[in-house]
Amino acid sequence: MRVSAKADYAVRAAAELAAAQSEEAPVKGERLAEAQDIPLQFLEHILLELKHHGIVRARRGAKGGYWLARPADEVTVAEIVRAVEGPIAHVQSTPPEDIEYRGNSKHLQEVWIAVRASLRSVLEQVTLADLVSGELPSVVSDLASSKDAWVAR
Amino acid sequence: MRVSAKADYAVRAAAELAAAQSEEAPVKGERLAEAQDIPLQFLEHILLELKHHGIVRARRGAKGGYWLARPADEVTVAEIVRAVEGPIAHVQSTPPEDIEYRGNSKHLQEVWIAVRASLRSVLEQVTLADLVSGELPSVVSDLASSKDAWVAR
DNA sequence: GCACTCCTGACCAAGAAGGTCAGGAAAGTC
DNA sequence: GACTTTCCTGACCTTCTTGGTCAGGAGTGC
Repeated sequence: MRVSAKADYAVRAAAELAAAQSEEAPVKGERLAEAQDIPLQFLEHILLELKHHGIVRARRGAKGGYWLARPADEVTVAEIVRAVEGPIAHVQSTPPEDIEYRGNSKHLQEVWIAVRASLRSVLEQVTLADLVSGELPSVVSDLASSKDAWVAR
Repeated sequence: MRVSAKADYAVRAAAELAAAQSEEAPVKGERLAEAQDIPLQFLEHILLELKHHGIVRARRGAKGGYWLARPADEVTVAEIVRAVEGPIAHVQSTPPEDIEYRGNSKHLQEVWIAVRASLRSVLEQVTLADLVSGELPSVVSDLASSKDAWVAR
């Protein structure tokens, strides 16, 4: 139940691309790496994955760089996380709806399904545009505005 | 963003213990392993961790076995997951409230905080008693009752 | 004393995490 | 056409995690 460095980096880089979308020129990998303090060569691999998933595009050579394949308000955080981490909330590497529970754990399936649904309700609502503007959907800001949400446990 | 085999096993074993709580006699590891189809020796390690976290108790020898340290309605799934997997929703192995984001990813922190909060809102609500009775809290059953929650994505 | 059951640490193979390195292939510039 | 720039790709590497197994020790009950 943790977020990998890769996913974190991917979202941060994508946020930079979202912010640069108005510039009308591609953003170099090096600039992204510096802006978000991400190891350049590692970032390049991540951007390549995002490209393969149709989230970003790229051009090589001088004046080359990366840009978002779609408007920033049409790209969700969920999409980016899935692109680099794979499916969300799998149990033992299989989707919760495919697992058969027996005996007294029969209803555990519904719990894992609910876990996945609640993750989706956050990650699928936040777009890159929300992220750079700071105007997060109410689902998110409500959750994050509780004092309790900020304390470790 | 996945649930490990260990966490899944731990909750399932704990559910069996919860159901056996009325029996007034300890449950042997072997019976738990068979009931939930978990490799016995692996399960023993898991139960040991749960014991160290004060969730279960155990006695050795003939007539020995495991039992819950507290009533089943006072043990949440969140507690069990934390016992075997560590803190929920850490980013790069550090809690989201400790990370400093800069530039266009400044608001990503709130997103990860919201992710953690939404996970907590599910996992901290479900007790072992809920799990064996099948009467899950409304937060959970509402999420799990949506058709959409059951489809892969 | 003996059987039973948990307790504990060591070990192990495979895979993931988090990178680095080296070179190739487009694109633009002179 | 040569050169520079920047992305593209695969190979490699170290450390940690996952998902276990093995062997023996230590309480407990009869």
